[in-house]
Parts: sequence; C-alpha cells; structure tokens
Amino acid sequence: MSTSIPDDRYHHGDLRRALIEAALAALALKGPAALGLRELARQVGVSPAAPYRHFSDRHALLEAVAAEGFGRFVETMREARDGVFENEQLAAMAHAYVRFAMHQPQLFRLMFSAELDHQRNPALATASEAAYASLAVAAAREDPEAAAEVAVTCWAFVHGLAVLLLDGQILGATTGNADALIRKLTERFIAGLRAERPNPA
Amino acid sequence: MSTSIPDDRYHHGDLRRALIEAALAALALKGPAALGLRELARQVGVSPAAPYRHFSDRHALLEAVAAEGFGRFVETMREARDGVFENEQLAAMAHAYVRFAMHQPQLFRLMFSAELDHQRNPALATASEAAYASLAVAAAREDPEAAAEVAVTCWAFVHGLAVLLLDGQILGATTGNADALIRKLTERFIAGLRAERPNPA
DNA sequence: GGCATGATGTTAACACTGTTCGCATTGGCT
DNA sequence: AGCCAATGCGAACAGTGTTAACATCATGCC
Repeated sequence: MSTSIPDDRYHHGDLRRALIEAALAALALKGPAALGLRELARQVGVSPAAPYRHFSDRHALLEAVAAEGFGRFVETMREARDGVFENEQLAAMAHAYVRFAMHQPQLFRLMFSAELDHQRNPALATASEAAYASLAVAAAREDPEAAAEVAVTCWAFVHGLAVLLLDGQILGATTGNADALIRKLTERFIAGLRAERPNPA
Repeated sequence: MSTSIPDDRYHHGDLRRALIEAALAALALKGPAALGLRELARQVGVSPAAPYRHFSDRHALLEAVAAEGFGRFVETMREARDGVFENEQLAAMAHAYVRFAMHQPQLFRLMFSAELDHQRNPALATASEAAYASLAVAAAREDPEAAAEVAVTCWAFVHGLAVLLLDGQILGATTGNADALIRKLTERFIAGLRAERPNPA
C-alpha cells in the first residue's frame, strides 16, 4: 500500500505520488497542521526543495490532494447510486455524501477549503463539477421542469448538513447515531421536495 | 471609528480591541492571509510580542475575531426577523443568513473555519449557539412537533447555500442576481417544508 | 506625595516555514 | 558512448509564531 521504495537511490521513482499519499495519510492522522511542505518532504525522505520539481507551490500540492479526494468522492457517490432503484437514488446519494464527510472529515474540509482556488487547477474544477453533476442528475428527476433549482437545493441541504456535522455543531460528539439522524433528515427533506409536486409525470 | 490613539505613548490604551479591529479590516481587505500576528502588530504600531499580553495564542485572536463576527451575525438575523410577520420570518432570516455570508465572505469563512475550536473559547461557543437558536425558533414554528428536525434541516440548507455561493460553486462570478436566486430557492424550500404538513394547527 | 507592584510593552533570540538559487546526479535517447 | 532533460541536494533568505528577560507605565497603599 505504502509507496515503499525506501532504497537510497538518488531519484525517488514517483515522488509526486508519494507526496500526495503522504499528505493524505498525514491529513487523516494528524490534521491539516501536518501538511507542511518540509514536513511531507521529510516524511518521504527527500530534501525540502525536491517537491518543487513536481508542484509549483505548496497550494498546488494541496490542490492535488483535494483533487484526489474529489476522485474518491465521486466514486463513493457513484457506488451509492448504482445499487438502488431510481426513486431511492437521491436519498442514497445524499446519505453517501454526508457519510463521506464524516468518515474523512479532514479530507472533506480540504476539498472545500477556502484557500484552494478551484479555478486555477483545472483538474480540481473538473473533479468538483463531476461531484456536483452526479448529485444533480438524481435531483433533477424529482422535478424535471425546475431541474437546476432542485439540484442546487439538494446540494445545499446535503452540503450544509455535512459541514455542520463536521463542525460538531449538530451532534456534539454523539457520532454514534448520526446515521439515523442523517437518514431521518434526508427522508424528510426529500418528502418535502416531492410534496410540492404530487403528480410526477 | 478607527481606534485612533496614534500617540507615541508606551501603552496603547486598548490594544486588544485595536488588534481585533485591525484583523477585521485586514480580513475584509486582503483576505485571511493577512492575519499574521506580526503583521497585525505592525499595523497597530506595536512590537511582535505585545499581542501575547492579550491573547495566549494566534488562534485565540482569531477566535476573538470570529466571536465578534458571530455578534454581528446574530444582530443581522435579529433585525431580519423583527421587521416581518411571523409566517415570513423564516424566509427573511434565511435570506439574511446567506446575504451576510456574501457581504462578509472572509469573516463568515473565519467564523466557521475548521481551525477554530468552538469548544475551547466559551464566548465563541455561546455566540454560535445564539446564531443557531435565533434561526431555530422561527423554524420550529413550521412544525412544532418535530421542531428540532425542522430547525436542523433549515440550518443545513441555508448554511450549505451560503457556503456553496461563497466558493463560487453555484454562480461563478454572477453575484448580480444572486439575491433573486436566493429568494427563489428559499421560497421553494419553505414551500416544501409546509407542503408536508398542510394542516398547521 | 512617594513608592512597591502588577499590567503592559520592548528587544533579542529560537525554531520553524515556504521558497529560490546553483550545483550534483541520474536515466533515457541518439 | 555521450549528451540532455529531469530530478534531487544543500545552502541561503525572508518571514513566521513563540518565549524569556528587561523596561515602562499606572495605580493603590502608607
């Protein structure tokens, strides 16, 4: 699993990949404070200047990590969607959205961090748009005539729920029955969406 | 307005206040990158070590700024609620919530920043809970039997909408008609809430 | 009024960090 | 084999948060 090429050869092999993975590990383990460039270089066994051959900036590295996170994110969403009937897909994806955030809180926070310029890094922009699109298509089914509005509303609800849970602003540390809460809230939310237009063509 | 006591006397007068205000100004003007301790000390005309007489940490200063932000926030929400009929209060507050975020994006981001420990600073915890409570009371009126659920749902929607707008993930840079979008979405959302229980006692 | 004392500010230093420079080493192409 | 671009190294610079020891002020007590 780990990029284990601890040989003492001059060139690392795939330093870029190694840095990203070290960052992912450090992020999950010790929080975003451990994402220093020097720290990561040290962890990979390389000089402080080496990362600059692969990332123009420290931010560029963080953006690469975030892009990786978005990749895993859309994968998670896709899986949630695929194993379920059409009329349950939205709920399943909403649940997966929040669960991803709670299982990888630091990564999720990094993905939506303010200091990342989603415009600068095309890979990041693409990845985050893909994540939105996957949710939007299921949301649009609820009301094809106002697809965009419904999609944004769903996204906002689900994203807000994730963020608030992450900040411990909803359940202090009671993460035990968070699953039940999420299910109840999303059910209610979707019921509200559907109650508005009782005659789906 | 500015804490203008630029005399060359040894003691500043109210350094704590001056630092917080300098931070608020720098935050709105040059973003969170300008919130260095030394930088702020320089701006206020004081040595790099002086702030430590008033804040144990750099984080403590940021938390104080965030608390100030929450103060203004609940004030804004209160004003939005007061000038309106009961059945429009929720919509008005939702609108105010998002508008606050768009008018003071950096401050809003700081308030909900991940690196702030809402538990450590009691003032911060109190302030953020007050912000929630003010929205919750209006939300609860929509369905008194499931007050908590409705409140959290509203909060999640409104907070998510704010965050996504801030990240430019909904309207690229088209902030012009953001107001109209917000209004439309909150209307629809609240309609959904009410459609679920058509017989308000 | 004079003076001890705590609150507040200063200077100097330490350990970091991101970043850049010039140089060293390497693997791959002809 | 020999060259070249890619990749890594070490040293250096500016800037940061933080601490410790010392300076200055303001205030209450005799």
